[in-house]
Amino acid sequence: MPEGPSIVILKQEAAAFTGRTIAAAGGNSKAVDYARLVGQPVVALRSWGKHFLIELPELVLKIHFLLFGSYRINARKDAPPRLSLQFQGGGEFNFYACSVKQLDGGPGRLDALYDWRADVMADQWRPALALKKLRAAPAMLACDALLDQDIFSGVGNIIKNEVLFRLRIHPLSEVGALPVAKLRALVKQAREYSFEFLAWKQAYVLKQHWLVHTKKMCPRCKIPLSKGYLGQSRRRSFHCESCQKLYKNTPRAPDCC
DNA sequence: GAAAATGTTATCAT
DNA sequence: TATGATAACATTTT
Repeated sequence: MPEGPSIVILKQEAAAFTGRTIAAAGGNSKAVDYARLVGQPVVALRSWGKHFLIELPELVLKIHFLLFGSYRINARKDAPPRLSLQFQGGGEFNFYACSVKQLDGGPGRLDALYDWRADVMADQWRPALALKKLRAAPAMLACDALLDQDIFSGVGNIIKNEVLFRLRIHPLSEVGALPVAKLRALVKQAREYSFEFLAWKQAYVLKQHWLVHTKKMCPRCKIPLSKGYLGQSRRRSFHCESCQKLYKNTPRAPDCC
């Protein structure tokens, strides 16, 4: 369910509930004070990367779907919801197998907690800031950099694999070894691909646009793709050893003479 | 039915 | 104490 664009879709699907008042709340999350939610109106529905945020006057419910989470709006699954919100006048949100946290504090709390400029889906996205963070971590591998939520909030493993293939960057490339133009392209493409992901997912044609993710053969040169669990993140990487260039700095002896 | 997967956080060890 | 590696969690699809 996750990756930033999917959360944007959730936000759109839920948008009509802004201003509605919670009539009842329940679920098997132990992090929520359910009684406290009743009677509170939804001030705003927001997102930061993979986080879905339900802003109430006195607190914010933060939902993260991790790997297996799911939701239904005005519908239910045959499973116990982690969090269920019923609204006055009808309608409900149901969240399953996700992480739910209750952030205490009124309006303004979120701005103190989140840097919206790091969210690739946000209007406030600042590519220059991402670039600065990348330059500050030259030893980081490209595959890890894209998954770093502090740099590219919302980017997930699918977007990572597709972006690296498009730019013909090998996942094990060092950020500090990428030419400046490549680095800029990486930042640009992280956002651009995320928006294409969004459009394709909305049209139910996301998977057919995957070029390498879960694929066996390079669509460009037709040799078999490599699959590996790379980087610090040890996440599945699909890449072409021939088409994707490995950028590496020549190893330098540690400080001496 | 086993295994793996769009992810993060808690816990353990050093 | 701080850092880093490993474990844990949870559900659906292959």
